[in-house]
Formats: sequence, structure tokens, C-alpha cells
Amino acid sequence: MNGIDQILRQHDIKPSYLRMKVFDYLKQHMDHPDVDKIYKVLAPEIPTLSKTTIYNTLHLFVEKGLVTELILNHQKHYDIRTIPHAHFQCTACGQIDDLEIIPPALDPKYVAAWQINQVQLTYFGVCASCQK
Amino acid sequence: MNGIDQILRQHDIKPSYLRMKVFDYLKQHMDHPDVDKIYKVLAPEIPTLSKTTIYNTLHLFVEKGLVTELILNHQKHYDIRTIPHAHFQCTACGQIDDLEIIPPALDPKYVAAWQINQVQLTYFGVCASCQK
DNA sequence: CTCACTTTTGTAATGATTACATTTTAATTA
DNA sequence: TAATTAAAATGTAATCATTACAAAAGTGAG
Ligand SMILES: [Mn+2]
Ligand SMILES: [Mn+2]
Ligand SMILES: [Zn+2]
Ligand SMILES: [Zn+2]
Repeated sequence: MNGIDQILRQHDIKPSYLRMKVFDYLKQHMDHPDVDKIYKVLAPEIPTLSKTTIYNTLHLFVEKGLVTELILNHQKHYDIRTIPHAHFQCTACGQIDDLEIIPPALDPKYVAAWQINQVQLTYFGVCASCQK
Repeated sequence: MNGIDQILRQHDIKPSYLRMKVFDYLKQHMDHPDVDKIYKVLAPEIPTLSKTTIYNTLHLFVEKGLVTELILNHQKHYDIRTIPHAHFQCTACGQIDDLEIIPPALDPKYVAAWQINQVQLTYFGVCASCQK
């Protein structure tokens, strides 16, 4: 939990207690949790916690470029890794794994015309343990 | 609209009037429409049309491998192209363009462990006309 | 302490999708 | 052809993640 306030400040985010808790959670759980997962884990130790706060905090993090948001299965998942990489999602159990694949660069003619902000490369399938 | 019944039959789909209409729409509109778009266009010429039918039909098409489903912006979009390719979506106007990029193949060790069913490569950004 | 501002909370609304029961249509059989 | 059965289409209600919005609680400067 140390140094977290520094990181938040570097991204122009005032490090409140809750924001630090949420960021700390993301740092320690790189399995791309959704809002509900984060809420369910933090709620017991923060009895007053509201799910709206989790939403607000994550929106702020995304806006400030601190975390990446990936929409899979009609749900937003949050990833503390901001460098481009790919994902695998098991359509049976929902687990999301990191893949060290860098998405291909766009043709220069598109880069000139469009302003690209994010690239998402996802492989869908069934993981090893779900195949049995 | 000719030959559509053949294509449906080849994919083990009984070519009803509505199924042919939906497929015909997808064939003529490759801009990756969502359910609502398809419904709004077909409803005027088919007064009894139900949105549930559009859902049912598209689910069937996907199940039979006739069309591809891509989830962007919390919405399902349908693509008559089934060969792998990438997409660009403008986050301002929502338009979805095809990109002739083939998503990179997975490392063999993953291919062996997982059963990959679909790959989705999407570039998000702002299109030329929305930048003004 | 007071005031202004930020953060957090609670509740209601939104909107795409799904579940499910009913009605309509098509195909099969007698 | 009429009766029976199966398939397709429809209508309505439920689901559920997300958002909108207003109120409450906390923070920090003067
Ligand atoms: Mn990741
Ligand atoms: Mn496409
Ligand atoms: Zn799995
Ligand atoms: Zn645009």
C-alpha cells in the first residue's frame, strides 16, 4: 500500500482512502476484475462502501490513464496494466488471462486519418480446465 | 434476394420469410448493425415484426456460423463476414469500419491447451469527420 | 468555526438482452 | 381435406450492469 498515493498524485488524482484501496486492490489482483468483484471484496472491510463509489473511482482512473478498461461479455473489466497486450477469455468460466501479444499497428493511412486511443485484442474460447 | 434460401439451407437453417429478410439486410448493410437498427428498418415493411424475432434469428445465425457477433459498447453487432478481420470503432459517432488486418495467431502452447473459437481485434478512436 | 469544494453515498432510471408463455404458421399424417 | 404435430414468430415481463442525479459526509483554507 506504500507508494500508491505517489502514483495517484502523479496521475493528477487526489489520493483519498477509497481511491487508494481500489488501486491497491487492482495492483494485487491482476485477473481483470469487474466492478462487482471489487465491491464484494472491499465492502466487508469498508462497511459504508457504496458501489457507486467504485464506479466513480474507476471512471476517474480510466480518464486519468491509470488503468485500462476492457469490455468483455457486456461487462467492464479493469486492468492495471496500461501497456498494450492481448487477452484470452474462457466463455465457460469467464476467466481472463493476459497474453503477451502486441496488437498489430495500424496502416499509416488510418493513423493519419483517425485518432486511435485504444486497441483491444481478445481471443475467446474454452480454457483447459473447462474442457473436461 | 436470390440465392439466400440456398445459403441458409447450406447452413442447416430453414429459410423462412423473416430469416431471409434478416439475412438479406445483413448482406446489403455491412456496417455491422445492432438489433435495434435491423428492427427499425424491417419493421415498417413487416408490420407484425417483433424484436424478439430479430434476436432469435440472429442467435440462430451465429450458432450456425452464418454470421459473426461482435460486442462493442455493450451492444451486440452483427457482421456477415465470417473470415477473421479487424474493426475500427469511432467512440464519438459509433461507426464501425472493417480493417483488413488478420489478428495474430496464438502461440502453439496456448492453441494446444485452449480451444479458441473467436478472435476480436478492435481499434477504438475518433474518426476523421468527428475530429472537427 | 465557517464556507466552499470535493468525495462518497443511496436511490431511481436506463436500456440492451433474455426468459417464457402464447399465438400463428407450416408441415405431416390420416 | 381435416386433424395433428412441430416450428416459427410474437408480446410481455424480468434481468442486470451501468448511469443519472440529488443528498449527505468529509476536507481544508481563511
Ligand atoms: Mn490484461
Ligand atoms: Mn466486419
Ligand atoms: Zn474456463
Ligand atoms: Zn465518428
